[in-house]
Amino acid sequence: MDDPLFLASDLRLAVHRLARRLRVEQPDDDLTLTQISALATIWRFGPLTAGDLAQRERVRPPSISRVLASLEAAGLAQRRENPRDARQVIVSVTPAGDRRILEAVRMSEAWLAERLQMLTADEHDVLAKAAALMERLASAEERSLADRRATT
Amino acid sequence: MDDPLFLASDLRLAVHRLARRLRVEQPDDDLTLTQISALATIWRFGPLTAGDLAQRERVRPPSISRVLASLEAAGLAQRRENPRDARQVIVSVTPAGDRRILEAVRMSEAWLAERLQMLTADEHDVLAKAAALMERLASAEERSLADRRATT
DNA sequence: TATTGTTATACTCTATAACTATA
DNA sequence: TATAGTTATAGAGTATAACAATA
Repeated sequence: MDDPLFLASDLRLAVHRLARRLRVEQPDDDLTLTQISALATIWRFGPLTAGDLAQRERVRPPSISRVLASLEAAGLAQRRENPRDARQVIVSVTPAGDRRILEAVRMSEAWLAERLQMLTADEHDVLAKAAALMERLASAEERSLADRRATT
Repeated sequence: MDDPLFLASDLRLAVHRLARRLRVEQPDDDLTLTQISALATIWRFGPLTAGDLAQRERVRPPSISRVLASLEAAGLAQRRENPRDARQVIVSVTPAGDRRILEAVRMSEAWLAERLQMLTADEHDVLAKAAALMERLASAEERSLADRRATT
């Protein structure tokens, strides 16, 4: 039952399928999950450099550039040059982004929130704990990465 | 803490990020998560029609056609015409697919299985329960779908 | 030279629309 | 006409490679 091999298999498929479903259930007029994820990270940890954001989101710099361009076009985030190192870009949430983020997140969560109401309080508790564990798994460092970029 | 709105937000981001990470950590020489998901469903529920497979995987028919074409090219699944209704395609796992599926799944799960070893037995238990709940959420029916196709 | 970020390009996964074959 | 599946096409999200600017 808690054989790590079967668990890995079950968890992997469940995550894949729920992620696929969540993408489909996005409201058309709102931000995509990728944009919300980045915006939430800027909101929580910003201002931060584009590179730091890419690391926190665990995507490559070009991917972050794309997302940032869309968030900037939507007026929700802004990029400024770092006066102390002109190579860097400092990313922050705009006042409009700050005003809208909670609502945007709530709206985009509507489908899932409704389905969660079908579950019991105990099941909510399991999912809350699991969400924290999945974040840890998603962020887990590994040898190969540590080798590639020595983050001290 | 178990406010469904915050839970939805946390769960959604966690699933999105772990799914992204899992995709990156796929071994190059193996099947993709999408292929494995489909193959596992054929293995478990097949033989079944292409349409049934699409419904179980919760994707549209063209998406299944693509995945089936790749699985067939890899010799792991096969499509046969249904003698009783020549419009339908019956999908099944080939002997080669049957021989290889468990190993393919295990290989592709290697990264996650290794990271799960960092967790406690209690945490494994939480994830196992959460995986079942996430499958339920991913498969949850809704009004609009029920309207579109009256599945009795 | 090394680092930071962007642009150019390509690939995967998914969808909708249009089409073919069959019922 | 309606249904099952495929092909054509498009869009999102991500990557690697090449580039420009700065340290």
